[in-house]
Amino acid sequence: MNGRYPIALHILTLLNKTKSELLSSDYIAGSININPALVRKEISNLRNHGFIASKEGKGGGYSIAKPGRQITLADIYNAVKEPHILGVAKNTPNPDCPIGKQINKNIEELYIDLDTSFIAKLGTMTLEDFSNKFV
Amino acid sequence: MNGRYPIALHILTLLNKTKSELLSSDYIAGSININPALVRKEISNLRNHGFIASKEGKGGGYSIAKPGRQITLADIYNAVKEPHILGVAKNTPNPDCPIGKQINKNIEELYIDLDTSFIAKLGTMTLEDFSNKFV
DNA sequence: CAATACTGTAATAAAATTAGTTACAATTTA
DNA sequence: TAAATTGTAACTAATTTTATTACAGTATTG
Repeated sequence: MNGRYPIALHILTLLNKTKSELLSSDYIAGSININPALVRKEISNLRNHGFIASKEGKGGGYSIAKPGRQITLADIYNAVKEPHILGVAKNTPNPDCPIGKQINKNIEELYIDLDTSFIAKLGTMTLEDFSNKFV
Repeated sequence: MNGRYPIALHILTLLNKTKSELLSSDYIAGSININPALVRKEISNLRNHGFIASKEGKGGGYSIAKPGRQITLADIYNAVKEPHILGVAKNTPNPDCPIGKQINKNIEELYIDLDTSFIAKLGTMTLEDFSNKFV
């Protein structure tokens, strides 16, 4: 997995903690210490999922679109997640081997099972819970 | 996550299904459809974890080192796992920002919690269970 | 004992992915 | 109209992953 989840969590925590004003991509980038364009790119995705509201133009910026209690860490995971929880091999297994022939289907099933249980766990925690860890 | 987990699972399933003879890295590589040297490299790791026995020299190869029932999918995960279940951002958050200052500690805590529950789930399934999915 | 067929491991190269940068049109405010 | 900001795309750089090559070491077999 790449670094998108922690970045998304950082952005959302900042916005959830800042209800009275808009934050610019520059400000957010300064807190995370990455490029503002990357922040805007990830926010673009999070906005499409309804977590963030944005305002263009001078004095514009970002704010949280709904209460942190209504955003679970599972929602965020679903918004940034990679296709497979335990990684994908890029090979094409040998169809003439009895194991090779069936492995992809069986791995697929396993992953669905794992992902379901992982999401159930993440679903018990909200952005508000996470935000409250900050003093 | 990279493709090591599915590769490891493929290797171990092959060996668990093949108790009477040794399999060579060439044969295993043929089933997975990757380079034999990569197979040997991953096996080197799995051997260090006690899952695989190897025999050098002509007629050598690999075999499972203990019954599939005694190897859980969590054991395999621990053998190949990446440091962080939800990915790591490579940035260094701004220490002058109250959120940036604390985010790494809080993400760390979250990950430990998630990893623990993920491993508990994986621990309920064994290599034997997985192997039995193959007809 | 020499030829063969393997493992074990390292070094290197190629490919793929991820992150960073730059640029600029569009939008809003003042 | 000037300034500040988002939205987005194109491109570049860095990193990570996978593949390849090579070869020393070790058993086996005729």
